[in-house]
Amino acid sequence: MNSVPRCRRGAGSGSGRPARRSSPLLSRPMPIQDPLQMLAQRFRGAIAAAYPQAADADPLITPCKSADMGDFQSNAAMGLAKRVGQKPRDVAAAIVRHADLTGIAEPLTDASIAGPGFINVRLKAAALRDALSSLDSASLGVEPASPAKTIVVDLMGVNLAKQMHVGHLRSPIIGDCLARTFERLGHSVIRQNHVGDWGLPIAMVTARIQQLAREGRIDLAKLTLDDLDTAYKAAQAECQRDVDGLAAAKRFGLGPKALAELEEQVNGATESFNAARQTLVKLQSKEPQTYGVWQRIYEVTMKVCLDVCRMLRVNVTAEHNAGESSYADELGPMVDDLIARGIAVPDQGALIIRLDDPPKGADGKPLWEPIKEPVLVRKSDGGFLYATTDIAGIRRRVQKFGASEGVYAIDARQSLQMKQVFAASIKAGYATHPKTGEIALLAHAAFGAVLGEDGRPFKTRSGESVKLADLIEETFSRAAKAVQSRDAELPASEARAIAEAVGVAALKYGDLSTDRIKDYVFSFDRMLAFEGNTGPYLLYAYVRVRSIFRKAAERGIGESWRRAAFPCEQAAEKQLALALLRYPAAVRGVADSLEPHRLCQYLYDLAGAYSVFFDQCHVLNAESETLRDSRLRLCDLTARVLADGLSVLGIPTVERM
RNA sequence: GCGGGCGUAGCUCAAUUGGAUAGAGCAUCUGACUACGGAUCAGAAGGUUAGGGGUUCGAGUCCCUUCGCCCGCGCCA
Repeated sequence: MNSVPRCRRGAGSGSGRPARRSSPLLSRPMPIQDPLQMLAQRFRGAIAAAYPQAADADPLITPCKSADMGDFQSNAAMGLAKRVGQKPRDVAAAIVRHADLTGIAEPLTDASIAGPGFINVRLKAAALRDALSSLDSASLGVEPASPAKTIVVDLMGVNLAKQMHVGHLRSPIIGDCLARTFERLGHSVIRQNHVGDWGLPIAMVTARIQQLAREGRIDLAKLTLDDLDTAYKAAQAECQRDVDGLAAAKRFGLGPKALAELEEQVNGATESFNAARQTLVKLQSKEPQTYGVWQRIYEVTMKVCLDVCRMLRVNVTAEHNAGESSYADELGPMVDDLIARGIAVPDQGALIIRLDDPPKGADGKPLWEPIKEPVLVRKSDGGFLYATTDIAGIRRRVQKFGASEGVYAIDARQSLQMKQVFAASIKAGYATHPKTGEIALLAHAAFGAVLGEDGRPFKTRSGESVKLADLIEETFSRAAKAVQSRDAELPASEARAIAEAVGVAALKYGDLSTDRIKDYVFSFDRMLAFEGNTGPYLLYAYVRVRSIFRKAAERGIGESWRRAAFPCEQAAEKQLALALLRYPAAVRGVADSLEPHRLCQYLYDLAGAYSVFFDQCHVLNAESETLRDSRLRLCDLTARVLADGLSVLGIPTVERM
């Protein structure tokens, strides 16, 4: 991360956690077998009966933190106390008197009330069994959202002619995970790779490559991304020299000699600058020779980009490309529209959109938080800016694609820019859905920087930034060594696939498992550790479950377990069951918060609950075949939830490792 | 200068959005197995949640303030 990437989707850090979204459309009532929902219903009834004036109060049912307190608890009494003017414990007692938990939980008593007014609930085993049975379906309790929405996810964000590095890791990992989450919930997802492939800098590279090719110093057929990266930097340096020179000349009175040198520099730079301008004009008119070179540059860059996506098992392909160039012809007309409607106004020769006075919506609230800084959509020289393309992006995504939601997996440093673009699009009406008339929900899923173990931006020891493909390959080879060192007897034919799965798990889980807004420390050793909260550990947990079924097959145990009743007698069985039941809410939680680490935490908890179960409850050597079968069914459900959850994270599973 | 983000155990991170005794993993120490993958499980130790003030039944979480680190702030992309 030597420089701020041209394309704003690059690496970085900064600010801006989007407002938590209360999105009723994404939330859908659980099947009625979910104990949490059932308890909420019963407690709601109890509250309504005890306090009719507060019948709308939320029962606030949550799983208990500790098993010895109970299975679930209601935290409603404390909040209600103030509202009805009674002591919290008295309110709790009244709720307890009115609550009928028949068929779900043990009857409540005064002993169910704890502390200031927590009401603890213990489920009946039969209710738990029923709940597990209803979870044990193809959907694993994650029912399709209704209505399904069209959600655009902006992810990846590469720049033409620039080498991919560690800073490009987070957007595809986070964005793809969010996309998968939405897909899992039945929404229609459109991924967009907003490639930075247009504008003067790209024209400069194109001009330079053309020049080098003409001089025979470069073979277009053998062009590499490294060639392009070098050319880009050289071209940028020339441009910078020009800008710096002119600025300096204006600021200082220089001696004749210095001024002469400067002029020479500036003239040289201006020469290449003008060449770039001419190249841009040719590009815009798709002059064949120039455009061909540009296409070649595009191919070379995208090849690397899509290779990286394949290696990472990120679902981004060529069809998701929506580069800046694809908006080039839309910007002029769009800006004309903004002018005609008075959205954009002239200011000091440029064209801006003011964002400091948002109109109020139907609910009386401002359509966006006022932003002091206006956004520039056209420079005084007539050129368009980044924000202009981004606004066009929202227009296309909402107006053409019909998106009712747009999620941007982009560096947190772009926070202000994102807010401005969102606000400007809303102001222009581009974010208003053409059919429903509702304003699309626009969210910036901002993420922090990738740091090295020294706490500074991730680099090699020599200070170079690491090529992303090399970084991934190193992860794979380290994963291969780690797997080998456990001397498991693995077929050689599977070794590579296993190493890649473990590597992908390590990389993605390392990124996704912490709050994305924070910077995170990149460490091969930590992410590839097989102990603790890591991707490989979760894969291992899955492998260990699957291993039981291989062993069962060896012993000639059939599939009678598929019809067995779930076990909920032993503490470890019960805790595993309760953990499994939390799965659908965990997936929805990611969609609502745009925070993948919630699912990671859930899966780690689940794996932990399974480990305890595995330790305390023997499956294949259980006391009876009935118990064995019921435990096998519990194992099967665990494996499927683990695999499903990992797939939502974008992590493939393996059968052995 | 203005704005935003972050600050939690020695280290890396959580905390169901205001709920019970702030939880995990690593590292350290102590236990458990002739069984399903020990890549495991149980336990100990480790905290003035950067400091201070406030709001209330209750604050890591909300408000004010100080400090530290990072980031951003119209003609760059």
